Amino acid sequence: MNLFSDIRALVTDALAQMEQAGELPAGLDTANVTVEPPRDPAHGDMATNAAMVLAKPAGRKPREIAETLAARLAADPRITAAEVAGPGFLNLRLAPAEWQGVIRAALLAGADYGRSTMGNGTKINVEFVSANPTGPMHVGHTRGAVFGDALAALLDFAGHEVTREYYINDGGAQVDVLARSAYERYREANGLEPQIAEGLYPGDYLIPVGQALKEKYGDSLIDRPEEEWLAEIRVFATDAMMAMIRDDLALLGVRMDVFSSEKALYGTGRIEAAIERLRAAGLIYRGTLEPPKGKLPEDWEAREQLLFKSTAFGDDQDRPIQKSDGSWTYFAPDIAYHWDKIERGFDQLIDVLGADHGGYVKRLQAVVKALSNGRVPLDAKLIQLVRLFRNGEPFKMSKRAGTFVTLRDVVEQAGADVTRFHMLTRKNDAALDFDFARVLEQSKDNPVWYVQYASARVNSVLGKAAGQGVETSDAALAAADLARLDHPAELDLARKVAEWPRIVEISARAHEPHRIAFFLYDIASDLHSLWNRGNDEPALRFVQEGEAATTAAKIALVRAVGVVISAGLGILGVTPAREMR
RNA sequence: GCACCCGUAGCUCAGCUGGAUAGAGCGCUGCCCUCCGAAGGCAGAGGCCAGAGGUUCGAAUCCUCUCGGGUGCGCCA
Repeated sequence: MNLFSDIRALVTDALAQMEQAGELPAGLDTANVTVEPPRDPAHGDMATNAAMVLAKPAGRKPREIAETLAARLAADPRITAAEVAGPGFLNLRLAPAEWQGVIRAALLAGADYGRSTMGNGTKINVEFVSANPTGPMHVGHTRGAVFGDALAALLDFAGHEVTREYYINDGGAQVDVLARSAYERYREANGLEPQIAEGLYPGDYLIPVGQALKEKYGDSLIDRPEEEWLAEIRVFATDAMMAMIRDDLALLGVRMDVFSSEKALYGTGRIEAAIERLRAAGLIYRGTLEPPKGKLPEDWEAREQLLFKSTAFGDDQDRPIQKSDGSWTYFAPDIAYHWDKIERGFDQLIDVLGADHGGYVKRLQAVVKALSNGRVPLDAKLIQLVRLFRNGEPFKMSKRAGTFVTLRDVVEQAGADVTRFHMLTRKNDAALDFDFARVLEQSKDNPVWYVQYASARVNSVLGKAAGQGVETSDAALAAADLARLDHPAELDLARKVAEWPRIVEISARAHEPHRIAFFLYDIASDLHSLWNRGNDEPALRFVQEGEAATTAAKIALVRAVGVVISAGLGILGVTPAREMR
């Protein structure tokens, strides 16, 4: 149930009646009519802009329309007041029974409260992480992983059919580097001195791979030319790296539906076919690019290449799909990969990328548009970097020295729940500070803790009520006499519960899971506030000694808040706390 | 040079497909606090929403330009 859409339907029905009664011209478009909570609660429970939106097409003054609409709405028993205000807003007050009904609905729906059918089952593919299989995941990947996973869960909750997908970049030169690095570790496992040349991966994580290679090959590959071992070790090492990455993802609680391999596209004709398709659309040609503007690289020389005409879609220059030696650029298999996603029938594609890939977005969107004839939108979500701190001191990382912070480091120190929540307390395109000390701090300025505290408090209050003989199952609470919830402060909290389904839809539409985290902080804060008011006003305490029926009603409200917090944390992939330790 | 992202309170940041008097936390000021089981609670001050134009009944939000910060810009992925 979504009270806001219910009331919006009431408004549009009333508008339709006005059309029939000749009070409005027929055929007005009500798509832009909104029913929202007003910023200032003094204005009422909900406000609609209907009169202002329709004033121009109807050729009437907004306040006139609002007056007529107000009269019609006021006749509905759910509406206790309808007042015209400002330039033509219509402020509505709802009967307390409506808010009480929301509490009941939340309790009965449980974990599904707020689930929406907005997505209408349309298929969305969320591609995220897609880290090169050349080493363990680091902090930067972690944020992308959390974001993608939460976004996927959010879209699912909003009624989409979601596929979580990882694109393995196992086709380029960097996996050769990986293979050579692993080979040195293999030599090391055979008692030789590894020669980790400049450009190879020095990390310790390849030592076990070297040992595993020794177990498999003994010393048979020692001192053999690269052609004899490169291909085999490449497969062996990338498999090992992917196993490690899967472990890392599991540690974070991230699950993928599909792993797609870049390498698997080679030799299948898929790349050639995709490019052929673009060529048929007149988007492929041989040509020479202009040299980069501004500072000219010393070694620049004009070369003819196979190019994709991404300028036709607003990119600043056309993009090469073949290197000068005739082999594919990274872009070519990515074209085939996105075509594959289109052919698998997705209605929408989302790519979660590092912010340093911003310059890559337009050409991807161009390709998807061209290959789907404009049917499939591609939204690229750019993830800004994570700045690490410990007690306010910046954390020095050096990839060369091998001291970069891995996903495993972060999760082992902060925990998966804290990591996930904190990573979602910023918009994806804003840089995020992650302070190992502060994310574990137990105080109000740590949102993770504050929300978990609210969740634990709900649990403890329920336990207390149960100790007084109140039946606290959701079904029993839903059957409580909720009319006893009549204090304005309690109804305010019920309003917050009513907003949850709206927040889900807004967040899903915007592809912005951080909004869920902010809302959770908000509703947690409201719950704590109400609790604290109980200190001064005993009538507001959740547990009323010897008043089982009143307690049940109050507990129902508390539990409904708990339902929302659980549902929200569920989307973020965070386990709700049952108690604070 | 060009493209994309960002610019909101002293600091870190929210701000709904454009809505009414722009919000939160920290910090600051004042008051309260041994409280149903909780590491605090309540209130207050603090804003030219970077700047200038434009669209609109209405702009922090959309468009253009300027300034400032970040990222990227053929044969890396």
